[in-house]
Amino acid sequence: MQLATWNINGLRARLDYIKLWLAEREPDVVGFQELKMEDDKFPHDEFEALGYTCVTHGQKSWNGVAILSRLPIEHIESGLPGQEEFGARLIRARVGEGDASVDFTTLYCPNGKSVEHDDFPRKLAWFDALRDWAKGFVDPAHPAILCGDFNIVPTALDTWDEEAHAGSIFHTVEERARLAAVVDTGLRDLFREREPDTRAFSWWDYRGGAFHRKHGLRIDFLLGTDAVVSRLREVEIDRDFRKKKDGLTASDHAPVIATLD
DNA sequence: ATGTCCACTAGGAGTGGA
Repeated sequence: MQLATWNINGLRARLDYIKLWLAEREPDVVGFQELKMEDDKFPHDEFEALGYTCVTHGQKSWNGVAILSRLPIEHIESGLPGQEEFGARLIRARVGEGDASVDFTTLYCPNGKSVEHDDFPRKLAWFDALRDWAKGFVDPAHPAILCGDFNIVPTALDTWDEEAHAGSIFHTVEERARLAAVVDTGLRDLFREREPDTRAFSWWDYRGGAFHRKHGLRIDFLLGTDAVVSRLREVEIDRDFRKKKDGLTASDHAPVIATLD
């Protein structure tokens, strides 16, 4: 069972590129972030033709999340309770069947823009709400995944330049404490379970040749309960799909893929 | 630390967001 998360940076602009990736990687379940599209515009036909059923929580212009699955999927809920006015950022579904099913949530966490911006305290409050929501159902004994673009760099190992960025957006102690509180509800960072010491990134700015200069951040995670970790075979950041393919532009984020037994 | 890309409005570039 292969599960993935990917901030695609606009579904309209990325559809052909996404099809290349689905054909090559053949994941079973994918959480998408940043659809930038309303639900009635979502191209269900395109994904159904490839064997995927989709559930979506979108909006015009910005944000928006979806879950694609070629296993049985049952939509559970959309939207983080009490935080809906901050955009369409959460969708949750049960994927797979019986003992092999997983409670799968994908998230597009607020960016915050800068520590001086009004969005920064709102970002912190959003994470407090996420922790409270996760507490309601996360249980180490039950397979659950929270994945997505968290827009927080957890440690100095997850940024290309901690010295330059410590205290600035994505790199503050306040954000790191909020992310740790979400993890402390009973989750583990699947990439770090397999790669405890590797400096690896999942996002590179489009500007300044950041990808080729290795100026990136690891801000996209698959968080899983103990019941997921016990089935975990491998985790990969699919950085090849941060590159142009057949003249098509990539997202500024790479997919992250976990394989479970 | 900037050499980009996306969507919107509008009917061609400019703006806001990341």
